[in-house]
Amino acid sequence: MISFFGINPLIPGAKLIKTGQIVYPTNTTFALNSTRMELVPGIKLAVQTLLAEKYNHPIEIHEVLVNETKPEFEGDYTVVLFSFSKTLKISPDQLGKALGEALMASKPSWFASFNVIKGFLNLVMADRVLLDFLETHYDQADWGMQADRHQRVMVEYSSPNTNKPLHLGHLRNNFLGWTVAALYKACGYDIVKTCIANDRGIHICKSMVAWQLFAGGATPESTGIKGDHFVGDFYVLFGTELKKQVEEALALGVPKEKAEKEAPLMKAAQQMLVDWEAGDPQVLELWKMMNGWVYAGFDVTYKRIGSDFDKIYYESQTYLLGKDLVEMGLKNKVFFQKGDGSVWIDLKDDGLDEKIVQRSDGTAVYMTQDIGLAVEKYDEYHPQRSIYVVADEQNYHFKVLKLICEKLQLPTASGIYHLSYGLVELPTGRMKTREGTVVDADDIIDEMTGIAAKHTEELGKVDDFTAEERKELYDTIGLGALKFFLLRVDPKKRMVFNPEESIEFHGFTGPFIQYTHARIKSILRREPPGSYAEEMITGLLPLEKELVIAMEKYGAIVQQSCTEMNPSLIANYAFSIAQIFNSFYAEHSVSRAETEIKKQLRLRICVMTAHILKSSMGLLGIKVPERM
RNA sequence: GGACCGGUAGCUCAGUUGGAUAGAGCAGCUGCCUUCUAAGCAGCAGGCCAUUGGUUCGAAUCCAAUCCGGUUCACCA
Repeated sequence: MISFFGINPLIPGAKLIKTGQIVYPTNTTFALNSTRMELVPGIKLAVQTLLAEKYNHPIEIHEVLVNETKPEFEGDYTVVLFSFSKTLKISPDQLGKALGEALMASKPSWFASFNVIKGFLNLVMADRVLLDFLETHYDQADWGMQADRHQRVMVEYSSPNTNKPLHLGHLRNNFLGWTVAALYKACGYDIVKTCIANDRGIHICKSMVAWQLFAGGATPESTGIKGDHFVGDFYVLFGTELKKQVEEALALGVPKEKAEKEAPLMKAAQQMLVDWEAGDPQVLELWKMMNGWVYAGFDVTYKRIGSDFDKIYYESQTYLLGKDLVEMGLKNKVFFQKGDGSVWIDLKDDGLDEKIVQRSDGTAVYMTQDIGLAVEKYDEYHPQRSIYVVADEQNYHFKVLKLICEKLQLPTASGIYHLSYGLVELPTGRMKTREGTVVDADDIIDEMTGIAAKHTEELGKVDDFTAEERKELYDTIGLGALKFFLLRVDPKKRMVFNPEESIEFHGFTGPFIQYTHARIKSILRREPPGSYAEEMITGLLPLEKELVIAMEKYGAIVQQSCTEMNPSLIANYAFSIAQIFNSFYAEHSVSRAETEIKKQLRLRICVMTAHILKSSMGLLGIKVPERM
């Protein structure tokens, strides 16, 4: 994935070419006076400039490959020389030596030394540039965030059905959508978070019919069951009762298909859908009442997990959209009509098939509604990009949706982006409502906070906390574990959740990072950084240096994570920062540092690490506690 | 059958615009709390990167074929 629009304001003068690669003005002289220049782009620019000036060999900046130096070699960053030495017909050794010397000469405050091994130029960063960076940014809580771009991005996520409660798969969707929005915000975009409530249709009618027939007037209030679960129970009941009816019919020798189609319950649900569409007041009243129960239940869960929306669309209000677009498409010959009156689009030239956009009875299909909604979103908010966080089962649907919008030449078309993610599966395979293998969202949250509570109490580190403080901490840790678990994996990959093993609280987890933050805060509570003479610092120890270099990359990671819409990059980054910090913590004392100057340096490192952990976890919707 | 996605340690995952001897966490094994929080740290062990061929200085990464798993191709949503 590449950056699809806009400029990266971190890099002055950068512009965008078609491929989305960042291009630097080639006539810029090599000047790295500002500590704001990021290290890796700075090195690339330096190499590019030197190749052009010394070897008359102009290249694109992205042709310079800069890696982190492997731990077994001396150095921090490594320039790979093979491609240049080949075209320049100079041995890698010779070129590396010449480049290394030129880099040192052009910016002595950046590079302390270099070595060339095989085709690799290993650069040892100078302490000076890192110390300058640290001193400038250590107390900047929003470091890594970007300035406003005045461009708008819409993110649609969550999009629940109002006939059953949320499950683990919905949580992945919610966390992903919320985080992607947060990433765009961090990169300077205006964000509109939306959700479409699938609040009508045959599935909704099923739970309504079941309630009517079997509830005997029971309500969430009368039973004490959370509204979404209450309605969901009747949806399940519909299924079991329907199965009974079908089996009875089968026993009487009715063919299977007919038995399913003509079961009284199914008939009743279909009739209810017809009545709903006709606006039958009694049906509408029942529908409103039951949806109200579900929304009340959802509100509790959404609030707990921190999902929020700027605009909620309801399918009951959008399902008729798109009909005028069908007419337009017919007029423009984008669509064609078949003999029975149904309207289609031919996508064979695009490697796809024919797709229906309007039924023969004149009603809109899902696709048409979605086109209509896309137009409505665009008219209301004019987003440059409109992201749909929807599972990868619907890849084909969104491919077709975008294609049709393009063919209709709708202004919304170019912005449509399907953020496709893999399903959460159990070791036994997909979660199935009918087989009762669904991991309920509320249950798993309770389980996680419960484990957090148990663990915390065993450790006894917060015995002086009030009941409220404890509850908040358990929520922070439990939800942190859950969110991190779901976000640390590349969104597009399927993931496996094993209920037997539950979710870890050690190692590559949310609580590990939260714990690291609490540790740092414990140091800083005793003693915040004071003033000191920066120039008195003479050297960074290996772990100090490693940590500062890692922290310097934060802004680039945020940008990349946003560009690729991949929160797992942030999760991995936060973990690596916490990992390095914990090694540093075990190796070096802050409060009893060798000298006062060292202590001040380390306190600054602590402050900055805490900021970055809080900020990066914040992008994932995860809080970090002061104590745990 | 067509299209798309995936296959990396026992398990869960990083690493894929081609770069040095493929990395974490969990599980297993050794050590480390009289010193800023042991939800931690240090270490050991664990791999024909699905298979085969190709491209080249160099392939987990790119290409082709094959095998395995998944999704999708409805007048369902």
